[in-house]
Amino acid sequence: METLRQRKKQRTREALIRAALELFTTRGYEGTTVDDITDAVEVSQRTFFRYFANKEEAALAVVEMAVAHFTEAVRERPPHEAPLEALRQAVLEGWDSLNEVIESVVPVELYLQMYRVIESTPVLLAAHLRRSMEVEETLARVIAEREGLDVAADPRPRLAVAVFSGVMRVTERQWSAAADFSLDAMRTLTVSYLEQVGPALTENWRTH
Amino acid sequence: METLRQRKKQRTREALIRAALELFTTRGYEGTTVDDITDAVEVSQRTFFRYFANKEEAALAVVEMAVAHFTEAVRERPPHEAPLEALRQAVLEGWDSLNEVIESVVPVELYLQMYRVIESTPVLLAAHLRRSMEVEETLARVIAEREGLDVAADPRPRLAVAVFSGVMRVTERQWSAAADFSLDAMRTLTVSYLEQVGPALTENWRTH
DNA sequence: TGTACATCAGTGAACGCGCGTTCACTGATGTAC
DNA sequence: TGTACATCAGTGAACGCGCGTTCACTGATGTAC
Repeated sequence: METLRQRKKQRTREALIRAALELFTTRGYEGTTVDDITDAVEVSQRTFFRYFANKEEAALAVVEMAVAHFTEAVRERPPHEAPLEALRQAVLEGWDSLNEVIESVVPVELYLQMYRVIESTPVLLAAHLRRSMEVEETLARVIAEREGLDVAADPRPRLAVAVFSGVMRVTERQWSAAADFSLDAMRTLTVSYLEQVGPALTENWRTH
Repeated sequence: METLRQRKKQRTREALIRAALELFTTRGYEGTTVDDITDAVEVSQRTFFRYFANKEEAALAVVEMAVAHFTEAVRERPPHEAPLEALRQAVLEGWDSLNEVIESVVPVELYLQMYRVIESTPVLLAAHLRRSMEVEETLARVIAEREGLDVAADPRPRLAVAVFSGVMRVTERQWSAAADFSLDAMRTLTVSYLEQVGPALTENWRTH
């Protein structure tokens, strides 16, 4: 963000995101039109579509920030860690530092609320899941590179990431339905579920 | 399908599905309007929306048949099997008998083509993934019941199903991009990936 | 420091489009007696 | 077997709606000299 022009651009974008989230979380996603958002920010509808390819993209923009934060954390894990350990550490570390990343754009409370809107709006949940799949592909390539493997030849990076992501998705879903809906609660739940998944796969549940 | 009225209804529905798939696989999903489909079947647009809540639903109808087939297979696994073994057997058995289930409505070739359309059409892939999440919830409850557990109290059924589904999703994706795009190829890939996921999670990849 | 030009964010208005809904209606099929 | 009525799949036409696009344009900011 060097020049004045770029700073203004960034500010317009963030104003649009904030207005969008405020409207989506109060009136619902379907109950908010793009015009409602641009009216709130006092820009033309045309301007909205310069920043977001579509309405969904604005709704998921803040989640996208969290995604970028996590993938960056994975890239920065020391190379000696095993794949699953690197993913686990990156996620836990990610939760710890997510607050300030989000707060630089919107109040974290709004981010949390938006998560529930996404989970409860079919078209947004669908878009979120599709995006998660792209993220899995990215992570598989990062993991493959760490291990010196080729994703086209060896399915293990994709499989490991898919398993890990499956657990995280269950975690997200339980969290968004839970009474304690905070980043701390999410961290706790993550640790708990990642601990339980190993036994869940290998042990006999009935004798346990 | 007892009465004449019901049989006619079923026939209209299947004619709509067939026409939809033929158009979607040749002109693409976005390139086909609901009117194109109803024109092909020679019914009114109104009739289409009596059978499908929206355009997506018609596109995914045939995948939904496969989903029902699999969940039914899971329900029928002998109760002594461990959860993951039951899921594995159900899926493999499902692939074996899927051909005739599909052929009763559309040529299996059309079903396979439609799979690729879904994977390559963002809005359909998104809807498919969201539906897969609902299926996971259903399977988690089936598994929990087999094991005498409560999904609200014990996360293991959801975790096990999420892990299994994660592997299946990678399988589906690789399959739909592969040269050999047949039900047999899918079965082979399923066996291979399910075999590899255990080692992928527990072993050190670099010394292996 | 000033001028001339280039870049590019934002404007405003209009519009195409197809999805999905609404209405009052017809006529075939099902059922009760 | 026939009649009278109920049910319900399908009709046809009209339309609301908001997303996303298109156009030629303005004016602020950036840059080169």
